[in-house]
This record gives sequence, C-alpha cells and structure tokens, in this order.
Amino acid sequence: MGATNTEHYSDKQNQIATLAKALGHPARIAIMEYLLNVETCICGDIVNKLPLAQPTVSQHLKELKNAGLIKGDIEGNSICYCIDEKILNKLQTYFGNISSKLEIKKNNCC
Amino acid sequence: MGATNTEHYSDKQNQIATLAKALGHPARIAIMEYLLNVETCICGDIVNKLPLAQPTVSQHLKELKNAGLIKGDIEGNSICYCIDEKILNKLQTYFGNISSKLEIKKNNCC
DNA sequence: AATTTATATCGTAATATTGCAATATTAAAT
DNA sequence: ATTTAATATTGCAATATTACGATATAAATT
Repeated sequence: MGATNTEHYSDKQNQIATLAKALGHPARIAIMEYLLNVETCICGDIVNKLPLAQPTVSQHLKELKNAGLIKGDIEGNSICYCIDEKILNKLQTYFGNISSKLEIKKNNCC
Repeated sequence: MGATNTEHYSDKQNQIATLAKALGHPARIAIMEYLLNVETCICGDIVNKLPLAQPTVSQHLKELKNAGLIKGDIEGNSICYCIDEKILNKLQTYFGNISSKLEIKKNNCC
C-alpha cells in the first residue's frame, strides 16, 4: 500500500498532519529557518545555504509551498519565497493548546 | 535514493524534523489527540478508535514512541501509553519562537 | 493447563519520498 | 539575438512508509 487513507480523519487532523509532514525533513526545517532569519525575503541563494543539489532544493521548496507553509512570488529573475505567517500561527495555536491541556491534566500518569 | 542525509544539519534541526515527521500522519495525530483527551492514560482501546487494523496501529504507536512523543509502560495485561509533556513543550516553544519572530518582522514582503 | 485479551513482530505488496543528472524555462544582461 | 543566471521539470534509482494478514508473546481469566 503506502498510501495514507485520509478520509477517515477530520479535516483538522489531516491539515495538521500535512503541515507536520511538510516539516518532517531537516532540509525543509533549515529552509524555514533561513527564510525566518533573512532580512527580506528576496533571496535567490537558498540553494547555496543547503547541502543539496538545486533540483532537490527546488523540490523541497515545492513541498513547503504545497503545504501552504511558504509563499513564492516571481520577483523579476528570481523568486521571493517567504513564510506564511497565518499557517505558522495555526501550528503555534495547535501545540499551545496541547501543552495547555497537558498542563491541566498535570501528568497524572507514567 | 530515499534516505535522508541528516549529518549536514544541526542536531536541533534534525530533532524538530523527526518530531514533525512522526506527527506527519493523520492516524498519529488522531492517536495524540485521543491520548490527550482521555482521562487517564490506561487505555487499551486505541485500536477501536482508529480505522486501521491492530498491527498498523501498533506500528504507528511505535513511531510516536521512537520519536519520544509518547511513553508506554507495561501495565499488567495492557499498555499505558501517554504523551510526553516535555517534548510537546519543546514543540510549542519552537513554533512560539517562530511566530514571535514573524510578528517582529511584520511581514515585510509578499 | 487451556483460553482469552492486548499488544508486538514478521513478511510482504503497494505506494511515497529523497536525491540528482539532464534538460527546460524564463527573465535579465550583454 | 546571445548569453547568463535563477529556478522548475522530467526521469530514474535507492530507500522509506503505509497497511495488513499471519503469527508470536505475555499476562489475566477460566
């Protein structure tokens, strides 16, 4: 098989899983952190910052974009990639809520 | 190839990617949410809550455990699985920091 | 001791992911 | 109009993931 059957889960569960999956590779984490730390997002040198060939980086960027984590606009010759703040806030809220719930439960086990 | 080359990234990047990857499947998100919402963590009926066969659920639980997201102690006949609060806090902090940085940058692009 | 219950492991098929060389595209620079 | 620079797409090999049936394990129950 190898194919995830999404239809049995809630939209929210599928959405969070999709975002998490997109972040589930160190190169893509590195890309996100680079985009986060660079002054402006007009940056054509992501490839040089990663230990991967150009097509591989392009592929990782595509996956981040498909998941909605980054946006990319054509900016003349190069591409302006940047993080989508809204989606990141969604992730923060999700994990924030989990942590809060765990705090309330106060680890009553294990 | 298909094998991720982790050695070129920082420990932190690899760790976050590992956690995200483990959460990158809706069944595993569903498991986490179930463990979060159940009163105590002595629960032998995760299988019944998911649209998957028992070996598949067991496999997903193993992946969550390998990533450190859940802990499982043998509790007589069944297993006491529960969320590892510390790791979840780590994720919350990570995405919290990103959101804060994005807030400061104030979307100066795209 | 045999049975039941809960979970894990093995083996395997279908599919997905990772990575790159080769090539294509597209806009800027000469 | 060519060339250069930046990025995308295609095709493919190696490996990983997903899912499950069959089977194993191990404690509780009868």
